Amino acid sequence: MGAQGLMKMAELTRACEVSDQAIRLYEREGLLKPVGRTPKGHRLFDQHAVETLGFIKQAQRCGFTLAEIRKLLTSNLSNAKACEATRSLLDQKLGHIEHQLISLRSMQDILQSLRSACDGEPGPACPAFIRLCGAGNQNPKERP
Amino acid sequence: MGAQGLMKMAELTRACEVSDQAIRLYEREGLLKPVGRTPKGHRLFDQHAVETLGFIKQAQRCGFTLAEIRKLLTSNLSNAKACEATRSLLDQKLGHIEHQLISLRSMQDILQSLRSACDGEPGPACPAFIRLCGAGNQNPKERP
DNA sequence: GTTGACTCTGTACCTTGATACAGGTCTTAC
DNA sequence: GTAAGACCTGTATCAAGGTACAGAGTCAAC
Repeated sequence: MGAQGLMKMAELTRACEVSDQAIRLYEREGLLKPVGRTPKGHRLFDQHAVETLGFIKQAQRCGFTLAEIRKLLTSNLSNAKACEATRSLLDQKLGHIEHQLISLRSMQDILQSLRSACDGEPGPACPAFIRLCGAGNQNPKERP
Repeated sequence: MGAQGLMKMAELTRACEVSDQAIRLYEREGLLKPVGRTPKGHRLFDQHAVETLGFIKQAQRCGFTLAEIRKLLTSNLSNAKACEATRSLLDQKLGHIEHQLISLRSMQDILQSLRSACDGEPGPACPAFIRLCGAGNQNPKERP
């Protein structure tokens, strides 16, 4: 790291295990800003960038998109309404997760019942297939 | 519907609430085939197409990709190993769903704990934000 | 016989979060 | 002073499941 605790690309990518292209992408998308540039245009980052990248990765693990993470990062800067904005995003995301959980559990139910149909004696047609077909429309006519 | 119970695009899209472009995409991808064409090249579908579209939609709801659905549809035609192929796809998909459920529940846990941090008295910084930041790296330094 | 709705093919574009590469400049070690 | 490696910008590509549109031909009703 440099005299003022500044680093260039390579050091940041090593510190955070994020590719340089990803870092430039985050910059383009407004999630991350180098503190400055060398006279020749090379980006300079400080410790803050390491933390921001850690934040981005954790938020991604939590299901936030880059656009949402940008909102979190920038709303936090404005500080006054930061809590309110973050709370609202959290609630929204929690609702979304709840929704996904319900839908996944319903898929699981259906597929498990199909799977147990597989364990019957093999016939001319796949029973799981027929059931999946039947679940999709009310009028399952002949199907090989 | 025509004399032989055949229909053209518009009727099929109305019957299944699927866009004509999507139907043509399914055809290109090998999921659906019109029974024939008019002399001028307009596609003709029968009731089978309605059922197939129902199947596709249901399978999509269950998390299958178009490629997987094509496998299901075509493996069923070959009939002999249909059960085996379907069983294997089901197991694979069930494993994937299990994985997603675990990951979603972990997200939910994290976000719920962040959310309850939001309910404390408002301070200069958003506590949820700080926690999310702290969760991402071991060294959460000063952050406004 | 014309209008308007429908259909065809083909191509381009969208989202998201990246990755890859080309072609050029900069830095650093020897 | 040169070679290797780091860095720059800009553009293209990928998955997946579509949507949008152009430009041309067809069908049906009046």
